[in-house]
Formats: sequence, structure tokens, C-alpha cells
Amino acid sequence: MFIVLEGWACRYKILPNGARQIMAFLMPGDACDLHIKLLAEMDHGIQALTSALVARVSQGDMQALMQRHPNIAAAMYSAQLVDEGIMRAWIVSMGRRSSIERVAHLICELYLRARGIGLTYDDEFALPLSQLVLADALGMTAVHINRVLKELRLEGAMSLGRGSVVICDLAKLIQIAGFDENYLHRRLR
Amino acid sequence: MFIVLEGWACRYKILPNGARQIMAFLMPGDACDLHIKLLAEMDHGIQALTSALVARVSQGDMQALMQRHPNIAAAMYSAQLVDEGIMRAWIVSMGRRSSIERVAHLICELYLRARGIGLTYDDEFALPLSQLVLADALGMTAVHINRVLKELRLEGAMSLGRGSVVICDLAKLIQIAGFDENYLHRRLR
DNA sequence: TGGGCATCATAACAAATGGCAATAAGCTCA
DNA sequence: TGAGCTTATTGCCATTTGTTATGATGCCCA
Repeated sequence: MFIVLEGWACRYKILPNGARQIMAFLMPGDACDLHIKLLAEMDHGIQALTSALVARVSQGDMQALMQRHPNIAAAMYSAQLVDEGIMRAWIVSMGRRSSIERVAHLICELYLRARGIGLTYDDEFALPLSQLVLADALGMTAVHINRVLKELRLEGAMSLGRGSVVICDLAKLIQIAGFDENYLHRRLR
Repeated sequence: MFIVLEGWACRYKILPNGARQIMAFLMPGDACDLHIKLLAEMDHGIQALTSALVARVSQGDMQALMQRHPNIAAAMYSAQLVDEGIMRAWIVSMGRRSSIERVAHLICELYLRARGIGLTYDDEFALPLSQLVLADALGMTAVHINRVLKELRLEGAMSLGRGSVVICDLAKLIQIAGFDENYLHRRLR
């Protein structure tokens, strides 16, 4: 089992036609591969998106830790629930939100997650992901996400540039996204 | 905690604009609401799609059962992994598959799951879901799914009518879908 | 320092999908 | 059985998004 300590990673799948879909972003504090051993075969990959620092915890150590400290076990379980909630939110985004709503929603999610781990400075946070990566996460093309980012900038909601996001008007961004923060189990403001 | 014994249900979310997105289908044998108590608030709903028979198991009974029978605990855990795999597959479908590929992929998934619980007859199985429901699961409109179903019928891959699906050419359906069965932990054929 | 890359930005056009409308078909219930 | 409803089917047009191409910008490293 692995835990990201610094940097960004993602879960992704490459389809037969070569397209990539990113299914999750992993930020510092996120764990992955809990289940690799149990899966007959892994149907997707995990990849670092920046240089990253990762901790490896053996299955045995993990189990011992969780038995000795029930609150750690509870935290792992809770993190698991949050991850599922995020996946469900992504399904909703992909299915029923327009491209601008999708982008806004993802930025809301990432901003909150970054804030939860102390990675924001006021209304700004580092987002070292290329537009291509964002496109592959949101099920759109790099060209189109560029159009959408321009629109969000012109509307004064947010702007992304040189590896960091500035949230210009959080309320507007939330409203565009139709963002409902409950699923992250964290509070906005 | 609830277990579906007969019929179909779904997890869904209604967005501010009134659109519905279905995030999962629940078939006989599927459990849900394991986590309702732990979530501050539920950010989505669960709904029966046909008349259904459901068993309720109290949290206490469940824990006792899982402690007494580790193989049941393992089965629950494994089912959980499959559910996550399905969610990831849905994200991939919504993000990077065309509408016809998405429909084919969902039908492959449902056919396999139905077969796993003995609900198929040869290459046919009951699918008592309206095209509107399928559309809300696949992130498309009912009109468009109708066009796609017609195309799949004309191609001789499958046909859906009167509440049941006939798989005319499984290999072709799998090929259209780009279906990779690993994630269900079951084998095709 | 400057060549070579990756990324970003934008335009013009093409394709996929949505929206609306009209009709047909099937189902439920009095 | 037939009225009234939901669901399915189809056509036409609008909109969103993808595709391809081109140039600009910035960055890394020889």
C-alpha cells in the first residue's frame, strides 16, 4: 500500500483506441493500491503527475497498525468513503454537467481538498497539472478545456496559469459548478 | 443496511437544474447503504426501478455475522471492490466512450452481472428499465439512446425490447464496447 | 545562449449529441 | 373496452464539443 506524501498522482486507464481517462487524482495524504493484491488483475494504472514522494507501507504493518490503533482504522475507512463519494461526484459531473460546470466542479473539489491539507494560500493554490491532464480527467479535449478556462477567467470566477489557480469569486464558481460540498465531509468557509 | 433480493434499484442524484444522473444499478444480491450512518448527510438517493423485495439487516447483526463468519466478511469486502471497479468503469465510459460504445459497455456489464446471479436464459435477460432510465445512467438523452439502440439492432449486436435484452452477437458487442471483463472479477464464457 | 520540446492559445470547420415536435404503440384502470 | 397516460420512434434543426492546423510562449538542457 502506498501513501502520497508530496506531489500529485492519478489513477488512469488507457482504452484500446489510445484515449486516456483519469479516474482520480491523488494528493498528499491520499492512499492507493489497498486492493491490488486482491484484484485478479489491475484494470488500470497509477502514475505520478509531478515529481512525488511516496511512502510504502506493507500489508502486515498496516494491519498491525489498524489493530493497535482503532482510530487509524476508522480514519482509513472514512477516507475510503470520501473516495467513493468523489467517484460518484465524477460520474454525475461527466454525465450531467456541461463542460464549464465540470471544470468548475473539479476546481472546487481540488481547492477544498487542497485546503483540507493546508496547501492553499488565501484563494490560491498550486495546481501543477497541464491542461491535457485536466482534459483527460474531465472527458474532454485539451482544446476545449482551454476555451472553458478562458470563459471562466472572463467571467471572473477563477483563473489558472503558471501551475496555480486563483479563485477570484468562490461563490460564483460554486454556483456555476452546482457544487454541493457534503460529499467531501468538509465545510466550505 | 439493505440487500436487494428481487427487482432493480439505483443510486441517483438530482442536480439543481432538475437533471437526474444514475450512479449505480442495484440488482438482486447487491447491498447498499452500508455507510449511511457514517455520512453526515447523504448526497444522493436510492430508488426502486421495479417492484422490488429488499432485506434489511441491522448494523449489529451485520457486525456479529461478519465476526462469526470471516468468509462473509471477505465476501462483503470483495463485493465492495467490485462496486468500486464498476464505478471506475462508468467514469471511463462517460469520459472517453462514444454513445454507442457506452450503451454496449453497460449492456455487457449488466449481462455479466445478470449471468453471475443466474438471471440469464441463453443470450437473453430481463432488463425492465425504460430508455429514460438508461439515458440517465449513461449521461445522454432518451431520444439519443433510442437512436443508438436502433443502430445496435441494425448491426446485429443486440436488441432491447419489451423489457428484455437479446444478445445477438456477444463478440461484436464486446468489441464495440471495448469491454474488458476483469473489473467484474468474473469470466466471459 | 539558443535549439528543441512541451504546453498554451486561437481559428475554421466537422461531427456528435441535444432539443423540440409529432406520431405511434403499449399499458393501466375504471 | 376505451380514455388517458407513459414510453418508444422518428425527423429536423440547434448547440456543444471534437478535429486539425498554426503560431506563440516558455522551459530545459546541451
